[in-house]
Amino acid sequence: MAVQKYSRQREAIKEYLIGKTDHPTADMVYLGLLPKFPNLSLGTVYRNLTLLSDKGEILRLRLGDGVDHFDGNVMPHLHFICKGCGQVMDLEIDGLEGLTSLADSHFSGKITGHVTYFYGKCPDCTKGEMS
Amino acid sequence: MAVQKYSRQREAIKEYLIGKTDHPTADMVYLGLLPKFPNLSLGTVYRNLTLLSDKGEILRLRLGDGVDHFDGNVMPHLHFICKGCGQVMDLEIDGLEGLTSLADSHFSGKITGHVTYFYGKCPDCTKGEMS
DNA sequence: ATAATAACAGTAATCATTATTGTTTTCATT
DNA sequence: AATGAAAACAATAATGATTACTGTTATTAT
Repeated sequence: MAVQKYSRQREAIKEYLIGKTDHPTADMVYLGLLPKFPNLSLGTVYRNLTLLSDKGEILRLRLGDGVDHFDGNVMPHLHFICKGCGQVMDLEIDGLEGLTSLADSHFSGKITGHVTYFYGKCPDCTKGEMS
Repeated sequence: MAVQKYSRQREAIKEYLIGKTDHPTADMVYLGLLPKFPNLSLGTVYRNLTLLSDKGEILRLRLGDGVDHFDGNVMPHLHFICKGCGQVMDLEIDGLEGLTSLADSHFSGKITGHVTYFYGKCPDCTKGEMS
């Protein structure tokens, strides 16, 4: 209900995420902005990441490594996590747009969305491997 | 490398999970086994859940609520999480068996698997709702 | 039966995240 | 431009799930 006021820290956090495609954690955002905001607080980063994701301006990703990651790209897209180097990539796959409605039609409740993460080895990590 | 010895606590944890379909948390497993093992330790539950999931005898689920859930059913299946009551259900949907290979064929690396959670309202929670 | 070691119970430590406190910015109104 | 209310800040304490440590007990091979 409270009126949201401007803050250049919040703006910088959002810009930082939009400018990156590697889905940083809260700590990485904090460290990345420290040069510009030498007395930035980690609490501020967490609070604004939560505010922004609640408003739908960024995405909070739970990738299963126990740490939250954040994504400045809010367009629906799939994520790929490399088991080799641990990096997170975006994935474009045709034919998966209807996944939610497909699942919904097979379910007696109501399905409104889904979260999917693909696992495997990224192009770099597949090179020079035998197993 | 160490030889694994028998423990009736570990056996009971596995049996407990196999007998339930509601994907309990570590704490729920602990509380559920306390009557049978009055001096069971939460640390023991965590250690054995990790051992069992590392061996592939159970599944560890990160559903995004900040707490790990565990599943005694290791057959590939999909999960549904109700936004109303928070319960986790299993889902059977035809036509999604090939999701991994479909994704793999559109990717220049190697995709070996995926994790998908569907969100929505369960049959019970869809009753008596207007929004 | 003995010895070696894995597993245990109990508890302390860790680590990501959230809440609290006092100060500083924003911003609408004079 | 000054004033004042509320939001945002920095700093730090608290929380809660998970992991690590310590001394004891149970399992298994000899």
